[in-house]
Amino acid sequence: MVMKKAKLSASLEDYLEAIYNLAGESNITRSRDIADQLGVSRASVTGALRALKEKSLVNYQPYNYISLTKSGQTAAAEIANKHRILKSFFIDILDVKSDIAQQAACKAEHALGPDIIAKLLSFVEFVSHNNKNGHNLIMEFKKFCNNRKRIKAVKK
Amino acid sequence: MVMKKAKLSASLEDYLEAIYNLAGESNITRSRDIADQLGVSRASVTGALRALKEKSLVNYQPYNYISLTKSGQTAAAEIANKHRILKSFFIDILDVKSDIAQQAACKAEHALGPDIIAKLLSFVEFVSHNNKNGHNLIMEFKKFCNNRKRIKAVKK
DNA sequence: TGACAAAGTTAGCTGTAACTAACTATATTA
DNA sequence: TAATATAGTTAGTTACAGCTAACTTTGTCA
Repeated sequence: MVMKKAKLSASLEDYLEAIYNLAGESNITRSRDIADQLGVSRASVTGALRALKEKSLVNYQPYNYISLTKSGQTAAAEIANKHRILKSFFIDILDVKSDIAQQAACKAEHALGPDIIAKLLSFVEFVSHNNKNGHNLIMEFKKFCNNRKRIKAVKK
Repeated sequence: MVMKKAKLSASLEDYLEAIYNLAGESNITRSRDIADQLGVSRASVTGALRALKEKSLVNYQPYNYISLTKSGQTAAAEIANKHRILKSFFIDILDVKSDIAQQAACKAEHALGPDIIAKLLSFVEFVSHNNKNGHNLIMEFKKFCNNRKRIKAVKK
């Protein structure tokens, strides 16, 4: 029986992603580390873990190490993937500063559905493909931006 | 004295944007219409109006027409602008279906700050500028996407 | 103009997600 | 191994944002 992918709140997605990133190879992490990573209290983490266990996304027993279930891993990987694609678009194409891109990706990953993320990935790949063929869109866009800045400065 | 732009919740931004869109020229609208537009109960609108009045963003007196204050208009216009730019990017460049783009823009407009929005606007303009100069990136991207689809289909 | 419908408000409830303070369990180490 | 520090949980509070049900105000029209 295939479980219907119950949609998570932005908050629970954040917890899932944090666990995914912290757990790494070992697939285990601790409540404290999650709290530090997300900047919330340990009590809030306990609450989130209960909610995620309820949805069979984490293996959680009080006072034990925390790990993702199979479906938890799948869901977390999907979110992390969204994050990666968005960040790449912001940094590599839009040329946004790393920390701003990181922050924006964190928020936008909860807002954009699979269709748009897929298209965005294609677009990032399209630009990189063009670049390999000697057509550097990124460079052109930077020039375009600089020109606009210059024009704006003159107008003042 | 210049008011510090207090940051609004996503929900209050939605109300502000709805009022902005509904009010139009006359700059007045009704509670009922806001409720319909956002798909919430009339009671929820009353609550939101109180919160927005508190922040001096709407002129609101119980049982009267609703209008935006000067700073309410400024804030709403900014949100509507974000929405417009995002939607344009999704539809005109990524070639996403209109309703999905609309939905995504609604959510993402609360997640992305001014830096990224400004860059995104530049990028949309860059692509349209290129297009005028006979270099149709959008067409190329579509082809690129179709090729990938073909390749995927073959792989199956 | 008085009855009725529509619009708007109020009160009270629900769920989510955070917090602090106080408690319990586990781990470390003197 | 007993004391203590760290980690984790529980209980109770707050804020937000929605809801329904019941009430009040406003507008319409017979």
